Amino acid sequence: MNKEGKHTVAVVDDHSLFAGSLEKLINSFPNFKVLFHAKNGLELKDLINEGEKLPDIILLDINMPIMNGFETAEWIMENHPKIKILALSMEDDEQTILKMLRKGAKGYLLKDIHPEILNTALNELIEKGFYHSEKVSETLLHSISPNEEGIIMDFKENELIFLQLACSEMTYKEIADVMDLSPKTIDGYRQDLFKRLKIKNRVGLVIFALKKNLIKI
Amino acid sequence: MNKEGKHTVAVVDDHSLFAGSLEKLINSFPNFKVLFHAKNGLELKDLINEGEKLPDIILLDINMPIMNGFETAEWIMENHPKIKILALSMEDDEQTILKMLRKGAKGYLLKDIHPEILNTALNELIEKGFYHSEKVSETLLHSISPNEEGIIMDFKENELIFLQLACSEMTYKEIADVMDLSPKTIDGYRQDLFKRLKIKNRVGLVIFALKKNLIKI
DNA sequence: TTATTTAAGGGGTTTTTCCCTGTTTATTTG
DNA sequence: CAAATAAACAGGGAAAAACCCCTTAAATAA
Repeated sequence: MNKEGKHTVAVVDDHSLFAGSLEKLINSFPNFKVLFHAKNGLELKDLINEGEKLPDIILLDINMPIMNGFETAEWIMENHPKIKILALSMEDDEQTILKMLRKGAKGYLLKDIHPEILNTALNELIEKGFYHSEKVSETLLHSISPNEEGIIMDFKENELIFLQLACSEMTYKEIADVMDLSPKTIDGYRQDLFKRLKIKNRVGLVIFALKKNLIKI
Repeated sequence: MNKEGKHTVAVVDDHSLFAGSLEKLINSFPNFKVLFHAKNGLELKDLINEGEKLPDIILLDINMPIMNGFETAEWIMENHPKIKILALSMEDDEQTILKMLRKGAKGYLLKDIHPEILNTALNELIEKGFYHSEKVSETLLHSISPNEEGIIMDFKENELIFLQLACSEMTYKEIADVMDLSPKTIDGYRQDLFKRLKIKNRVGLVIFALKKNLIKI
């Protein structure tokens, strides 16, 4: 909250044109004002470390060069956990949304923003502490809750990476190398996934991943 | 050629309604006349064995119960190789077309028949001995000739069955059982395919099969 | 402090993958 | 027609990879 009684928002987004109009839009809301703007996570870090006032909310784009939304969210939550992160992204797939929320984002918006939706999101973020659009809530419910076969589709970070690499022609040894983990750990992921997904071998894994859109061919 | 100077056609098709209008259509062509109609390969066999006059052309549907188009074509070629088979099918995938032509079909038509196309096909069958629509020719050329990576996509019967089974969660031992072949033979298919398709393991096989529409998920 | 999670190791069986050889059956071709 | 050639099928043997169960250490969360 600034001296005018408005809640402050920092915008972290690479697309300067888009970010510019976004700033004007936010400033037009009665309860909000843009505090500052950063082109990526690194710039945000610098600005905050240089003593900028802390915003109440950070509008955070996921797809940025240098320091992306995931890393940035991680840093924010570690250093300034009171700031509420509203994630912005063009991706609407379950895993991206899940990952962002796991990193600590309190809300998730797809990038084709309608002014009223952004206003609602910001207000709910202040009032309730979180905002979820119907679409995102639905996606989350669908993805985390067990499906028809009782399979829980909530993958952890490394699990998902393993799963996707296992859908390539790499051996488990090679996967262990690129993930910088022991082959034994990789084997643990494998066993756990095979049990949970009720599959018999790697072919089953590929088929599962395709059905659930976890990989594309 | 019958007494009226018309070429004779036998229709082998399960869909009696469709076959009925097909007969009328063929009889309306100046050069052709339907000799008889059979609902499946077995009926055709019986009719021919009972001494029916042999048709010049057999219009053969692939998807039939009892004795399908492939088996029927095989029998026709073994017993009456002079008869020209024109295959009819809703399937337009490369492997089905290839298989039918390998069985001896002289032409291949997709089932949404335009009267002029059928007339052309029958006439070319008599004149040239074969008929290939542009679409089928193209498909064939594309499938048999080496593609960008020099991979020859012309699979033999058993090879294709193996390939498709290998895209399931079955072990090679299980595949050998259902195909009633030695595990060593199956291993031979595997080695040959891996080399030809330039893949490293079963995951590669699944990905290849999906890209080339040899399996569906 | 007690669970839970994450990473990793021990040790074993089965499956896959590879290469090379041999037999039988078609298919060419001299 | 017989001889050469190609193909489909099958075996031996072996190394690598995949698969499976069970335990443990460290870090985290409850």
